[in-house]
Amino acid sequence: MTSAASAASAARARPTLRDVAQLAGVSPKTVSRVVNGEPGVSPSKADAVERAIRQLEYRPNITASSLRRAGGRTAAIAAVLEDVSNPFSSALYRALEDVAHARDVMVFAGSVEEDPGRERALVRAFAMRQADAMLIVPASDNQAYLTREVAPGTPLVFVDRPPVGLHADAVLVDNESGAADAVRHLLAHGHRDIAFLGDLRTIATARHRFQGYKDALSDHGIRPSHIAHDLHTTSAAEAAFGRLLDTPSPPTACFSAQNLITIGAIRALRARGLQQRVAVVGFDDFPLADLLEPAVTVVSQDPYRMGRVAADLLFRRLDGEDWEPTTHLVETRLVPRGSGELPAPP
Amino acid sequence: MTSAASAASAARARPTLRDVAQLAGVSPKTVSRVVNGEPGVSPSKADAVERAIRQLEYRPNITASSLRRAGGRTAAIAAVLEDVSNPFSSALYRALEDVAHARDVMVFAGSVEEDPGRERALVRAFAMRQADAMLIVPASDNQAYLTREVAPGTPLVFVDRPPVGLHADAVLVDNESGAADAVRHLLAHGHRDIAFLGDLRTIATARHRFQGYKDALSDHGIRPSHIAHDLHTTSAAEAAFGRLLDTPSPPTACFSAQNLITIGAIRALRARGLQQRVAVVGFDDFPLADLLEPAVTVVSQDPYRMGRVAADLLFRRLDGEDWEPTTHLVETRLVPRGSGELPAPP
DNA sequence: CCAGTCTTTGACAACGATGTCAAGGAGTGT
DNA sequence: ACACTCCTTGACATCGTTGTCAAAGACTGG
Repeated sequence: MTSAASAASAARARPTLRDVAQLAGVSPKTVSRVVNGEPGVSPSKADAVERAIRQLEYRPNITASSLRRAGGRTAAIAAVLEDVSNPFSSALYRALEDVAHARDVMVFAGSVEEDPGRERALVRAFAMRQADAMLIVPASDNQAYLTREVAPGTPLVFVDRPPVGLHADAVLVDNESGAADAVRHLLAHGHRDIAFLGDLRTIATARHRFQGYKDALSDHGIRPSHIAHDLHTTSAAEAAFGRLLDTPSPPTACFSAQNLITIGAIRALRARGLQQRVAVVGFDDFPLADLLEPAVTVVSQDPYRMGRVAADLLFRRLDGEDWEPTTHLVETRLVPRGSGELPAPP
Repeated sequence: MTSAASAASAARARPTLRDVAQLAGVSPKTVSRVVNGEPGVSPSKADAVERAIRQLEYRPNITASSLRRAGGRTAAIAAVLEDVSNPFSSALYRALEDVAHARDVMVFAGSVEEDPGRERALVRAFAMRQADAMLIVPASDNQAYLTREVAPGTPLVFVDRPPVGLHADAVLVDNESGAADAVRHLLAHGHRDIAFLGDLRTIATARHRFQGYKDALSDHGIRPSHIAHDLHTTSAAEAAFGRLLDTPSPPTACFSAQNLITIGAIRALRARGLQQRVAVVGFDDFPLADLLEPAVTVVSQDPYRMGRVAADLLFRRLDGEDWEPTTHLVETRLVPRGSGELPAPP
């Protein structure tokens, strides 16, 4: 049983490359060559170096080597996410990690929570730590500041929301058409009074989904009503939809524009025993949506896939490929499960 | 519209502290003093330096400064988690991030997925990047190797599972008593044939929960039956529990020892229309457990709270406090919601 | 007006590693 | 035996920053 956790324990520092060199009786540069697998080291010296490395349990200091190394790559990239503990963000993260891991690159992550100041603070913190690339789910309304914060040439990719004031790769879904699909689905089941429950209007996707909702309705000559914006938590959505349901002429269906909001809407229906009478289609899938009763119809986006695509873009740029910044659209898919197929009352 | 995304764009490097010094007409050391808020700089020079910093958009390179700085703190800590995209892990992560953020410390994270080799690889990668501290959810059966990998004095805290071969802080729950609570709850509702669905037996918590299950049964003179071990995915759990249900004398209740397994068990019941007849208590809560029908009774552990406690331990050690490594137990709580209160058939 | 103190400042080396380059030895062809 | 090349090897400077220390100037008190 060894004790390594105590901060006061033997402060003997880790061995450095110089220590290895001394023990092996070679120059530091030769050790460096062995560590990095560079050619031109005689087998005998290489062997001595490797023995010394094992004996001293030497581990190279990557931050030091990246200081000197050409390009200064740190083999670490950063993810600026909405909220690490939200399933959408964590699937993104996981996809990024999977791609990064295959290349021995580590990932920093941080949660912005729709706070523009925090977005900038995180970007700055990651830039000061020399992240080689960044995946960003932006919360602020303009990302021009990135030019100042990150080193020129740092690959950037925006996910879920397009960059503003900056020309960069983006991986998005077509929120307008996805939302319109959802609303058309409800229209096809006879609904005319379709409520909209939306996230903060500072978020581009929330605005686009609202636009899709309005477009689908106006194509059928229907004027939108029953609208609640700026809901950002399950409980806010539950309260807001509850108020709409409690009016004299409540909606017969609801399009909710984000997964937490959908859950809030369902809670409001449950509290009133209306879950089998008022139809719901949500934007963005969530775990267990298929186990609720009725199972929840959603427009599903695939965050893991978005993360893969974004990660590929980052690493291709890191590999030196270059191209005009491009926006990649990932398909949405309407998944009928029950709640969206409830018919409108006659 | 500025273009910053192209890897081939103006490779003009970021300004360094020397550039600032030159522009401000002072020595590098003076710039360093201003940047770090050290005293003993005349207002006039400080002002010149600050102007130069703004003009050049200078950003300090933290990795370089931590190289020189005493103790070599990098203001980055690492989390070795089971799976970043699993709600338990991401709540842990979020708690760690919240505490770290308040101190301008960044967080690296990686997923182990019960692969001992990956655990070691991640630890090594984080150590080579000079993480100041590590939070670890171990997957391997022995962590003595950490002594070799991490710098002496690096604070370590283990979460969810105790360290083996190493004396270090740990934040755990009492899995045996939590599991026994769950089983006693089922016994109290008249059940005698209570199935056990468990995770990989390589995982300490899975073994402890099984022990709690056995103990509670044997206290009532009941011999355990209907046991399925080594289920690690929802689908494995669904299949295994399905097989138990399809026997001539199926269990009347089920204790499932992990959240994904619980979901698998519920799917198996749903597929057979038994969800209102066979009782279920799961270990570990999960989102929407209260919205299923019947709502799912669970033994809840609070991963966010576990993460807070663990993070506090790490930062207190980083602040120089010292104490004998301790194990902290976080309470579990039985949350009756319906599925665990279904009575046994006569 | 002088010794003594305090404040401000920069020169220099160092953190841990690698890029550059030249020196020295072994091997080649004639 | 000679000029030539190739291969190993290490000295040195350097990446961007900060710790150490000493010098120079500005003050203080007597």
